[in-house]
Amino acid sequence: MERTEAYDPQEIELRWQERWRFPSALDQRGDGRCFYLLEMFPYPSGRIHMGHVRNYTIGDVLARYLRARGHRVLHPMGWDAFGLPAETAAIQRGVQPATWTYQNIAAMRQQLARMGFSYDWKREIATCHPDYYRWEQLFFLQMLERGIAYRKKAVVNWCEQCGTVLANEQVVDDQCWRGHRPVTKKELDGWFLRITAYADELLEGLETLTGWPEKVRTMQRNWIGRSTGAEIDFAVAELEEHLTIFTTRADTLFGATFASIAAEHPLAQAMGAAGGRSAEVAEFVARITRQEATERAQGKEGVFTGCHVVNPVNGEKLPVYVANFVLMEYGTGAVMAVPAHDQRDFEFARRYGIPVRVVVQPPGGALAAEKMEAAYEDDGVLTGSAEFNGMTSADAREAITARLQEHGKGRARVNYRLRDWGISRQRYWGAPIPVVHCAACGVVPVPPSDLPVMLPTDVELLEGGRSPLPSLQRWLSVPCPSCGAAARRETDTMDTFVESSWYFLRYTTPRLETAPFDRAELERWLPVDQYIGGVEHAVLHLLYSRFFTRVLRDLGYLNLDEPFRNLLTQGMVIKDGAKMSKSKGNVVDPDELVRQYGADTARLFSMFAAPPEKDLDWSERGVEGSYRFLTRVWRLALSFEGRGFSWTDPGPGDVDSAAAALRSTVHETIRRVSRDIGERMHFNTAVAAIMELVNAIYERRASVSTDEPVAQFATATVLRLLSPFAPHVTSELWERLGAVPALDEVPWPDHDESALVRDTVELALQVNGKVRSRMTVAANASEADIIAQALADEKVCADIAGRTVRKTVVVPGRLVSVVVG
RNA sequence: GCCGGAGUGGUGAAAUGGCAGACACGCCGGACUCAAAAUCCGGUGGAGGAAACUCCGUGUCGGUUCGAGUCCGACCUCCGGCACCA
Repeated sequence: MERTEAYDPQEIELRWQERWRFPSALDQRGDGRCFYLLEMFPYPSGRIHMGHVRNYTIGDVLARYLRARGHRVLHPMGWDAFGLPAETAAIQRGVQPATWTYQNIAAMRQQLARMGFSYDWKREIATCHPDYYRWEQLFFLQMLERGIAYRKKAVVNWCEQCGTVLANEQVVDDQCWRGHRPVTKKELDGWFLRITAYADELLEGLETLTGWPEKVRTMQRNWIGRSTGAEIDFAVAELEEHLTIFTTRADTLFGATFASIAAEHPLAQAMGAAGGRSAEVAEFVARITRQEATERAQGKEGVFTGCHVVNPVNGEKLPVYVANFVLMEYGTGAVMAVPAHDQRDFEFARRYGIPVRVVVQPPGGALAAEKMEAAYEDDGVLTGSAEFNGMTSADAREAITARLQEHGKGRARVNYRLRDWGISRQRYWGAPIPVVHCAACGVVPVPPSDLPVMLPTDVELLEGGRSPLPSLQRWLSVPCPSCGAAARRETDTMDTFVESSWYFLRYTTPRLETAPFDRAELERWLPVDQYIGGVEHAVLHLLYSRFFTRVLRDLGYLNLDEPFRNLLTQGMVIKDGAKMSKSKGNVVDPDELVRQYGADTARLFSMFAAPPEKDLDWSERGVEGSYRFLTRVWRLALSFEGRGFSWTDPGPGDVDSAAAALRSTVHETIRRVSRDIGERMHFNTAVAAIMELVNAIYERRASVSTDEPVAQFATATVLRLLSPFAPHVTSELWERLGAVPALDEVPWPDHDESALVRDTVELALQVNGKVRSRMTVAANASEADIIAQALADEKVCADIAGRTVRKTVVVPGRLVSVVVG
């Protein structure tokens, strides 16, 4: 092959990035369908990592493909810009968090541009900008008005390292989600969003999200944790009080032999006092509340309060224990204990010598309390339960609950694991919560006309990471909006997950100053047609966003239940068997990768090495392979340079059969690549198909000159199909070959169905399910002809000799199956 | 324990119920070269055979089917989520 200029990605890519002007969605002409394509926006840490490269390449391949298909594509990018690292960095480097953040944004914007990602930068947003968070403050005020936002004193998760409260969703394995530092419990005043009011809706909505991975739906289902049962009131014998318990097993009510309450239960001390066991109860409560959750799980422990409660169905008096395994956070913090049918109660009863009473018999079984070694927890048939005897557990649950309801002693009830979302953060770098504390008026909302409550940006950061806001007098002191007296601003800021709960809506009108959204624009673009991001947000961002969408719907902003129609959760980038991370020292720097191989290679490798939802195993050799492939394309295309190149399909025409076969392969490749990108999102096989086409052209080229129209058409099609993956090198080659218009203005190719039709097909011949031979038949041969020819096949004949043909199956274009007996 | 997902060559991985392993990496061989690199061509699941070819093969055991990596049942292993949740 003649010498050609070497492939130099640096020079080419910078030149094309300079030339490209990506169309803003609204500038795009045509009446193509509106498509909202979104990748989860990054935290501006200062540098992109391989996870970003992978995530945003998936998005960009789709964006470029969809635009070539004639869609109007909204493909925005922005910055999840509030958060703790900015404060930490600011303290360490003596720079304002705002300065640090905006510098990082500039650096990362540069890096993304260097990858050739085609974002609509006119719509860029940064959540730390007052023009963004002012609307969030407005939403907060409207939620406050509706009781969705509220303030309460509660036991919360406290991360000492971060110096702030965390939401339940942000605690993973008793550790902080960010730094994996231990989380402790602390009682604190703070602001909450009533996500529990939407629990049922959020749960039911999951059923409609058929475009989401089952895994994410399951995680959210588990997180919401709905369970149906009954609340039952037990009168306390020694006090004028009721103890209300929650149970999912009302059918076992006759089997209750004691009751347990949490150490933090409000009646614990009173019962101890009334039962004459104050000292014992106090001692136990003090000891238990000091223990960590993991320590508590060691064994069932408790202390008798001296008090009893009365079983509403049979009047029995049951001793009440304070027990270490009862959680105040779930249900009512009190449970009825049925040792025969609950393993925890069983262990507790054995330890403290409490009777075990069987009230549910398994099918055909005859449990005897004294012989049991574990609780029988499954459903069965009731026994020892008065008039409910003989009922199934399921029927009995309803019947007993109904009976209790009649007598005002209980009611059907649904419980959730989901807790309200604590959004107060005792930190500086976040959106201020727009309320004022007044000695006379209490908590007073800031009037909407006074928004935004600006976060001061020239602050003195305090060692140890404490927020400077509580001591910043010039900001702190304000007149009460209600009475005008001296008052003080709220110094808590909002959880950063509040910003990310609605940013996808703001992209539709990012610069609108009179309102957060324009309804027509929201309706044009929402819901997001395709959302792409990491699975680590399955119960954080993705749950909060669903909640926020419904709240904003109820506030009248939009008419939408679910924000994200289709969700793709891409896998992690792995190297040496572990997720890439600084602490493991196995990171690959995208800048370095781009410097060495170019952005096109980085993009191609991250799409080719694995299907998007799977983890991607980093391989230096694999990167080299992708680079080699682009070089191969480079040489192939340039061999056509300066010869009057034509990119159009020459049609069936007067060509030899090998040329017809190549043309057929081209159309087959168009079909496969289009389906893989547009429907299946199997980018790795799309790339593989293009590679096969390149191999086929090389084979053809070995014998035929570059003047051949089919070879030109095939090569041009490679460039078109490859352009979403490697836009720079394909654009460059396209231009060098003199093809017009420019590659990003050429529509996506359609395949010609008739070109896929071949004259003859090869069929496999099976005898009793095993492939014995193969044969070639005319593509339009009749089934009878095919069978006749198959039975005449030499090997088939040998195989079926002396046996009877019982059945033949013909699968057109595939095989013939002969069954003999 | 409950709920999801996944188990295929030396490796990353392909396969609307229809010829398992496409494509790529690696390795082996050849061409080119004084030589090397690059490039191009060929081979590459395992076992047997000089060869044509034969047998085996998608975690295990069963089932459905002319035909199963794919569907059904049971189990094993790994990954992820939830978990003294009453």
